[in-house]
Amino acid sequence: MSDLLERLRGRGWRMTAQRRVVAEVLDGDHVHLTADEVHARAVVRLPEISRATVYNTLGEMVSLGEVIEVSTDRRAKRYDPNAHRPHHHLVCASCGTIRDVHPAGDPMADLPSDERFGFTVSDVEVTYRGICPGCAATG
Amino acid sequence: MSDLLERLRGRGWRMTAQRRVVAEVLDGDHVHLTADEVHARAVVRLPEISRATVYNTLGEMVSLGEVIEVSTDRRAKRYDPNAHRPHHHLVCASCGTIRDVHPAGDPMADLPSDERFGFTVSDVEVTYRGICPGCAATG
DNA sequence: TCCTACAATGGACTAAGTCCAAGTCAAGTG
DNA sequence: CACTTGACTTGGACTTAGTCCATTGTAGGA
Ligand SMILES: [Mn+2]
Ligand SMILES: [Mn+2]
Ligand SMILES: [Zn+2]
Ligand SMILES: [Zn+2]
Repeated sequence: MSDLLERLRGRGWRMTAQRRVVAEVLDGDHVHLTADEVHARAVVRLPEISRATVYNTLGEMVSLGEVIEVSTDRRAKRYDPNAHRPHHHLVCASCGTIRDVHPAGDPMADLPSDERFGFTVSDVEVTYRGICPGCAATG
Repeated sequence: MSDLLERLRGRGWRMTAQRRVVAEVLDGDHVHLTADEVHARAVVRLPEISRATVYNTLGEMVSLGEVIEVSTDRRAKRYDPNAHRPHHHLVCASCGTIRDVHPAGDPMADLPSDERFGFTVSDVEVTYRGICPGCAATG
């Protein structure tokens, strides 16, 4: 059922009720949840799960490369189970909605070597900002 | 002397010792300082300037479009007086050094309209990450 | 079934920033 | 120059998001 859970199991993770619930919440239909949103949903299934455990578990998933941390604003980090299909993000400046986007072209290739200052560049992150249709409609 | 200060004066800002010092510090040879770094440098010239005033002043400069906030990590925001030459940033994942970069091409044009989900996209922010020559040398 | 290393817990702690009521002062007016 | 006043400054309390840690619990192997 849960792809994410399967991948984690396959890596020899010790399986606990807490970890299972966090993986299931994260791999549900909502994406880009904050740690506290994950916690709130997890508590429904497992009432006494702690905030610390949610943070620990999310952190481990990130270290394993199974989940990505997204920081589009300076509020809470968001956790993205879509770690195996590279993408960028489009954010509504008004309501904070985040959509996955797949721009054409490779921004890495757009950085000429005389603009790299000797760095070994390994990653590029692109954030588009604008106003979503909902927010545009309601002024 | 200070370009930034001139621009602010030209906008009818009430000029105080605190604002002058913050503008001068920010427009000095260092770029991408945090609010606390600005405060530390400001205190040298004006010992009793408060942290609150530094935050207020930086925030106003940002509202006026004379300074840009840069958030390349989840630590403190950095303040960039280079607001009139659009650019992106290259960050060392090891030591945090930030360099201004000017990639070729327009990443905005790389986002096809069927990937815009009805958003009015107004801005794009690109962050390159890698290892700087200094960090590469020292392991 | 028992053991133990790994995991969970809750509460204290931190970093970065915001908010506020009270005091101060820049700059316009006469 | 002296006066006035709304804008600016201040220190400290508060907030948010997250980390740390000593203690307690438990998954999974022997
Ligand atoms: Mn995503
Ligand atoms: Mn810059
Ligand atoms: Zn919106
Ligand atoms: Zn470095």
